[in-house]
Amino acid sequence: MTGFSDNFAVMGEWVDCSINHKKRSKAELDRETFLEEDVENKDLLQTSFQERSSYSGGGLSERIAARAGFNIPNINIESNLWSLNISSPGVSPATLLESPVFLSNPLLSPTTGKLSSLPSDHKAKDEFFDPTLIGLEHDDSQPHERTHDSGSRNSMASSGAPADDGYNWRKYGQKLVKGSEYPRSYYKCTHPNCEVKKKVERSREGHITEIIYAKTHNHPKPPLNRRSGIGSSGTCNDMQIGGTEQQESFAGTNENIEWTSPVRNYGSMQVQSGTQFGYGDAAFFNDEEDRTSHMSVSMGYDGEADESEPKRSSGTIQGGLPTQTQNYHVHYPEPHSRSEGLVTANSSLYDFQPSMRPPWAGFSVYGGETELLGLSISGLAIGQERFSMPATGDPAGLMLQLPAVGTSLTTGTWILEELVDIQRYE
DNA sequence: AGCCTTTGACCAGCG
DNA sequence: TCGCTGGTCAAAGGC
Repeated sequence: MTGFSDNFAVMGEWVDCSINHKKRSKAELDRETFLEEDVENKDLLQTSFQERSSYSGGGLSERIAARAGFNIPNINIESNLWSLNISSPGVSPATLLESPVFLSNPLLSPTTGKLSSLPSDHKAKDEFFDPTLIGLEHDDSQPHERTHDSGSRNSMASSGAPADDGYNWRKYGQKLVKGSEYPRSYYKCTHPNCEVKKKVERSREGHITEIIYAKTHNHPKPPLNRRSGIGSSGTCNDMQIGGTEQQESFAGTNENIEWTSPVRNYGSMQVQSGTQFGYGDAAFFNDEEDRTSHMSVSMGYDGEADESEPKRSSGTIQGGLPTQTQNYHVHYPEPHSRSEGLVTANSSLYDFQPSMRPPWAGFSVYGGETELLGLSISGLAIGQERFSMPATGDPAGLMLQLPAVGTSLTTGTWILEELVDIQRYE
């Protein structure tokens, strides 16, 4: 396996897709050049992101960080199953895209930061697209790609701004909790009568290491015109992908929220997913008691494939020759009185060598009962240059697929992985 | 002026 | 009861 710089090259390409090419700063261009050069020298790589329960707060992260040389973020969600219940009939792609699970973790799905969120300003770009934010911080032996954006990252850290999930938050406290290396910030949703709170732990560098949500929003997300539009409902903003240009739109409903969004789509992308997150009992999500239950989401990275592979046990991505594999786990310490769940999201990315192996990422779902649902997301776009297109540079025909089987569990631990398959066709 | 972060103090739960 | 800990309050200040 090559160093993580490979991954960073990949992720850098991924995440940077939202940046308007014409507006790139010199630093960005320099970085890009470096990344492209870096990619060209890569062997196939395969890394694994191990997902585990994280409620203990960073123990795993620390272990992995110590071993792999970078930090592991954990995302915990308390009583926030709406964030995972993305496959209920009628659920919209926006729900998927807006899920705090995804929004908070650009790596979790190509449909997150890099595809659905398009922060136009540099700060936002770094916040959501900086691999270090989601725990893929380089070790010192891989010094490249680490200096140009440190300022913005640090500025984010200093501001204490929470991960932008589309809602407005007000920080009302900060504490250094025992057992945690980093201070924990407390945020409340600023919407009147909304009791949602979240706790965010950040590293010294400002990387989010843990997010814990409590309760659910009782209101739609605020308008998009915020500094970062990543979480705006059903809005994918403009996407730069190059090549053929199309106009598509998202339209649908997100529960009580109607959403429609014109999407500037270059090329063609399709996302398919059938994912049943959550529990079989629909009433669960309406039950106040359940709302106060606890769920945690953690992301982990395991730099050693020998440990991670057996746990992944994913046949969905066999033959895919993924060069980068990430597992994100969602743990429900106390989802509700009936069960405890463990959700694992797995994504894999092909290397983006100029040889143009089709980039793809994988998520698959495992669990007891399974249910296959269809979810199509059109209008997503991936930046042409982000995939290091071949000389022809033809970006048309990017396809993103999320074939996934869902699980509806009532007992025991369950694991969910979602397969995102991004294929490029010509 | 309004909204935000910061930060020390306060409170409640627990062993 | 006391100390520890996590969570919240609220004043102060910044933008």
